[in-house]
Amino acid sequence: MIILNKTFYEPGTLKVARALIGKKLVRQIGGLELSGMIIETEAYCGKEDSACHAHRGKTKRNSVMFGPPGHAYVYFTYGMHYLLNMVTEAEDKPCAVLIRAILPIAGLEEMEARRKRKGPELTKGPAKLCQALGIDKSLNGWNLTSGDQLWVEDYKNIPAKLITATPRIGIDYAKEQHRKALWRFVVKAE
DNA sequence: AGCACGATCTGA
DNA sequence: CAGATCGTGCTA
Repeated sequence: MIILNKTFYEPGTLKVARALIGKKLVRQIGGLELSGMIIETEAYCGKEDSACHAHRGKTKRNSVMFGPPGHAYVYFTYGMHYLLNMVTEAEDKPCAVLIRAILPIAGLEEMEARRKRKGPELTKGPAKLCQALGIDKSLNGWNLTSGDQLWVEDYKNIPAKLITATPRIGIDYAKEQHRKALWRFVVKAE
């Protein structure tokens, strides 16, 4: 069993965000299998976290975060971008991990075609990777443990030494304690 | 019903 | 550094 199951997504969001680094994100689309190693994540930790979408309670848009762990929370922002999150922790605990970047493993050409662009920056950035993998609103609420369309597999064990924790990106509106929190995880340059 | 703005990216 | 571009949620 290499596909990560529900149990993987149940622990604390910070722990899961860290654990997702080095895992393999797989997307089936148009008969192809696109994949990449996750190299950057951010944790959004429930109602208490003023940077989290669920901070002001449950709404139609963020309802997936209130559901069971192991599902995809995909939402639309800036009038043009989709962002991919993995729901974590127990039901009714609205937490999720934002997937910010992957290192392409398979399907590079298809990703380039979808992005209409080339180069190593292809899938660095939460909106870019959604474009490259053809991820949109239709995958909001998707079960990540079914082994269909979209899932995450075990891949590499990244030593803790190689993982840096930094403040999260694009959340200037949040309270200082949450702005400063080191809840973004990145792999140091290979 | 109207409005301000966003977990972003690009090109100048 | 501004522009693209629109769904969402807050205010009235």
